[in-house]
Amino acid sequence: MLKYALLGYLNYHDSTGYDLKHEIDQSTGMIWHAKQSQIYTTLKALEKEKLIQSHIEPGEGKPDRRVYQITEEGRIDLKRWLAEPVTELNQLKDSLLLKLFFSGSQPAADLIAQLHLQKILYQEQLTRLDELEAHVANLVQMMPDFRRDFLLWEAIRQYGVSYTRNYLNWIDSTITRLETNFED
Amino acid sequence: MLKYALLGYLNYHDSTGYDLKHEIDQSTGMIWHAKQSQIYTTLKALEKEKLIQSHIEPGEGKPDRRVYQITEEGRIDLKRWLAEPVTELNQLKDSLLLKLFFSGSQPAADLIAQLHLQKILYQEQLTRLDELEAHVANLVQMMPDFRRDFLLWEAIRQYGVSYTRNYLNWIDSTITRLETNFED
DNA sequence: GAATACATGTAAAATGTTACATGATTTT
DNA sequence: AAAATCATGTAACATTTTACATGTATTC
Repeated sequence: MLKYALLGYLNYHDSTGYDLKHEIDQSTGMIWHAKQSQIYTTLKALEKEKLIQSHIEPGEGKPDRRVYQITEEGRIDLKRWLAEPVTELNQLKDSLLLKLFFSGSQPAADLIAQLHLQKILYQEQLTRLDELEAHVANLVQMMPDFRRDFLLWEAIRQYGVSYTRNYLNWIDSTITRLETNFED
Repeated sequence: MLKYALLGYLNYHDSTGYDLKHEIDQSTGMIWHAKQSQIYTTLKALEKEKLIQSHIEPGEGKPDRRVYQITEEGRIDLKRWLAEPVTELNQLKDSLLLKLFFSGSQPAADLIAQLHLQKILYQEQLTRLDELEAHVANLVQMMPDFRRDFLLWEAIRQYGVSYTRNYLNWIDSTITRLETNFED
């Protein structure tokens, strides 16, 4: 799957493993993330499959950069994947919720503290997503040819916002429930 | 992480790999899932770590069952994990949204069809979660000692409901947006 | 002077998926 | 007669994470 995320980005423009990491962190990071090391190894695998090709750009003073470019086979493979419908539900994995599920014997105060900590993290995430809005809106102005792409990017960003708000609401209502029903 | 899910269940009662799979599918499946084969191999690893132990129960007519039991070390390790706060945001992975992100060149009709298909899947999920409510409520009546546990299970179930509703709302509003803004 | 950004990668370990194998009993 | 349930597992493969290794330039 990371494979297709990388092909997707390289379909827009050539890039390096380093830059792709930043691009992912700032846009699809919310819905698909990867570590730097995995990006490097996946790019290497993609090149072996001839879906992308690379060349070295010497860095002046800075390290050399390996710049990847999508090939015709790569574009075909990406389009094939895009046309293929997703026929299954996405499966969540959420370790906070898993831990809470088994936390019936933990002190109520600890659980509430845990939820307060997570609340801060989700609030920060919401702020980051809000900041992204202006950025996406700006791109639409600059590149009208990509109107459809921006529309989808904005839809995904809004998914992130609603997901995060939902999480925050759930945290609040759970804190309240614990405070009122979890006494000893 | 699956490790702790299994320890968590075995902390309530002894079980087999087969039964644990069903239990997971029906309760934490929404927030943490695993394939049968992974459950078997993880149980084996857990036994090697002495966190659980097993014995064979001969099946009459049916296959033998390997029944696992949590050990004292297992309980200690589980409690240690439960007490440890989660200090990071959960990272989503959603292949539908990833595909949509790169779908600017796909026909609008295909994207709308894709969203309609997913809508059905999420509606079914919502139905399953609704059916679960009665089951959890029933358990509370039967086992008042587990009041705290049930409160948390119900909170997690409600998270599932709100997550699913949010997804459905997002699908609806995205279909509308595509219909009104994605014409050629 | 320390931390961050720039930039690449490898190796090992952990985690997860897919495919295979077996075989009786029960349900459709 | 075919499919599902019961029940266990292994092997191969794919994906992901963690840790290691290197070194310059810029910013705090």
